[in-house]
Order: sequence, then structure tokens, then C-alpha cells
Amino acid sequence: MIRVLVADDQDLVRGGLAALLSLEDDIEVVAEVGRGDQVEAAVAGHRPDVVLLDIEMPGMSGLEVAERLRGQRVVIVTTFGRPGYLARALEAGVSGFVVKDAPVAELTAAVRRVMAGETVIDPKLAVSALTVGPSPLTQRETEVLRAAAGGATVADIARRLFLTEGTVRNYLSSAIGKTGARNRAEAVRVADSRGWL
Amino acid sequence: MIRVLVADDQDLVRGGLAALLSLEDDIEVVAEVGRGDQVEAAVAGHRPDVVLLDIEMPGMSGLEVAERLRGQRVVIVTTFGRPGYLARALEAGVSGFVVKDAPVAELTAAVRRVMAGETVIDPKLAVSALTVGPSPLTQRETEVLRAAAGGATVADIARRLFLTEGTVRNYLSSAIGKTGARNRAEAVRVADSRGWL
DNA sequence: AACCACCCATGACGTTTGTCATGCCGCCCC
DNA sequence: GGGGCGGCATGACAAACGTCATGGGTGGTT
Repeated sequence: MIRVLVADDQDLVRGGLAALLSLEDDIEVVAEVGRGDQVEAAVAGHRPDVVLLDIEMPGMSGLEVAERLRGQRVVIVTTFGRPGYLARALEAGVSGFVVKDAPVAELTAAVRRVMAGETVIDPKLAVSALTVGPSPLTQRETEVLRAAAGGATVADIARRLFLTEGTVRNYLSSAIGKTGARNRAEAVRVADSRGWL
Repeated sequence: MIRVLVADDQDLVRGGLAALLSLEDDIEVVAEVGRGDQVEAAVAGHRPDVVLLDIEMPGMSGLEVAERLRGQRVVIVTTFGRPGYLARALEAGVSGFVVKDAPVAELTAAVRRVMAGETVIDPKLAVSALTVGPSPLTQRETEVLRAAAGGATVADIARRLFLTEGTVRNYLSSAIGKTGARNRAEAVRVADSRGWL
């Protein structure tokens, strides 16, 4: 039996994944958690063979959790096939990356193959990650752009990051240039859709 | 046996929900669909007692589908507890509204109660819908704001909606005022989070 | 008939944004 | 030790944005 832990913040989805996996004869769900910051403890307590992680979770993001679980067999299961997410996941040493609109058989197959020591990545995502490439944004540009999401004004951002308004505008301008956008809102959309934020 | 149809665009989630419901002795999943515009045909073909609809789906939104399924027992199952969604769902005559981070027992309970002729609404959502109130935005304001999401410029919006740039600015200004925002990006965020877009 | 809400437009005004040139600092690398 | 890159800042300018006053049209209500 492959012992699996499922981490996802939405009860129905988490329960659904668990139910789905439990239907398999060789898979057993030994624990479910709904917050990123509870995964480590649950892993220590239940010693699963494979850990399934959603990315968007309260407490701690699935990517951060994966970092801390180096050595464990981890599969990211996420709604968003953002190339940047895949890149960060691989850096975190995960063994698998599956999107939620993949067929069910793909998930169970991924669990088994990861259990066998293989690394499983959604093929479409792999290409887009390679074509899109890594984020061209510097640390600061990323922070500023992230702060700009949600409609903060330049003054707001400057206050929050302890920068001059002019400096903020410079970073925004540079981020807009690098993303090929025409204003900050577009830049946010582009960067976010690629997982650069 | 309560015959249920499940409509959700994400394979894993849809399959999970189906697996979850199938665990119940008195519930049977008779069909699964992944696109909004395929629901009607599936309903005609399988004659389910209860139809479970996600909102975000390709082809047609779950809310639109619900409109067309008046008379059927419909339960909306969605990630986003936006007050505006609930309002539109009720106008469409749905019998139930459940958010995906509700406990699993709530979903099965909802299916049974809807089957019994009751109307089931997430209680927390009901209050927030009442406190937030209906959208104060006019038709045009809504369109313009929706077009502004994603970073379109005033000129872009004017072209797309066949309006003068000045008119677009007026609608935006008015929408900004009504949402209590300080610029268009914030207005988009506010309106979207309440389900007004 | 008077009223009101919404739609559409114009013009004018002040503010915010986005861009560019320029400068200084620290760091890393050939 | 001289580049190159990133962080931070300033100042200046043009473009885009947000606001306001004003006016005309339609349609529905009282």
C-alpha cells in the first residue's frame, strides 16, 4: 500500500481527492490537512510515502512547504499551470507536478510513478515553462509589482516598501518594460499568469 | 437513490466530487460533464434528480446554465463565496448554494435536503449577501469596469464598447465612486470580490 | 406633465503615471 | 581594476487618468 497525505485548503476538494485515491487498491490516504503550516507535523506523525500538496493554502504556500519537505516524495497538485510555479517546485525538489484539470488516471499514475522513484511532470506545462523561461524581474521589481496588484497607488507602495515614490515608479516602469505590458495593471496580469509573483 | 449530475471543469475536482457522493448509500452519480454548454444535453439524456453546478466553466457559466434549467433542482458548488453570485443564483431559481471549503457532510446534506424540496444556502454567505447588498453599478458601468480589468487603457475600452474616451472615463469615475475605491484597479478588485462583474 | 435614472458626450482641470537621463553605491566576476 | 548589474535616488516631461460641470436624449413612474 502506498501511504498518501493530502493537503488542500478546500474541504470538498481535499475530501474528493482522498475519496478518489482511496478507490485504488494500492493507495491509502493516511492523513488530510487543510493548512500549509500543518503539513510538516502531519508528515512527522503519519510518515506517508507520498505527499500531495496544493499551492494556494492558508498558513504556508505549498511551494514553501515543499522546500521544507526536501527528501520526501512530494507531488504538487494545483489549479494553476503557471510556468513559474513549476520552476519553483522543481527547485524545491518535488517529484511530481499535476494540474487539477488533468484526467483522474493521471493523478493515480503520478502517485505510483513517484513512489517508484520517477519524476512526473505535466508535459504541456513543461514546454510552456521552457518557452516562457524564468522570470526576468529582479527581486525588487517583483516586490513592487506584487504590491501594485490590487490597486495600490505609488505612494502606498513607497510607504509599504520604504522607498521614494520616484524609485517605485522606476521599478514599475522597468517591470512594465520587461513584461511587454503597457501599464502596471497589464504588467501585473502578465507576471501573475506566468507565476512570477 | 438520488440521481445526481456533476458539472465542473476540473477533471480531478469533478471526479473527486463524484467519488465522494458515490460513497453515500442513497446517492448515485449518473453523469459528469466538464463544460457549461454540455449540461443541458446531459440533463435531457440522464434525467438526474439533482444537478451540481460549478460556476467557472468553459462554454457557459454555471449561473447561465442554472437560468436555463429552471424547474430542475440545481445546487451551485463554487470556490468563490461572492455575495453577488449568490444573488444571481437565487434569481436563477437554484435550490442550493454550497462553497467548496464547506465540510463534506454539508454537500451530501444539501443534496438530500434539496431532493426533499428544501432550499439550502450557506449561512455565512447569506448574511454577507444581505450586508453587502446588490450591485450599485449600472449595466454600462459594469461593462466598462469589466473591460478595464486586465489592464486595458481608456482608448482600448472606448474602442471595444464603441464609446468616446470621455464617456468611458465618466463611467469609470462613477464606478470608482460607487465602489469606494481610489482608482480603477481597486474598483475592479472590489467589484470582482463581491461578484458584481 | 414633471420627475428621475440611465445613457452618451464635451471640455476643462488637476493629479497620477510612465519614461528618461543622470548619478551614486555595493557586489561579483573576468 | 574595470566592467556589468542591481539597488536607490532626483528631476523633468509627456501621457494617461480621475473629477467636475454641463447638456442632450430616452424611457419609465407618479
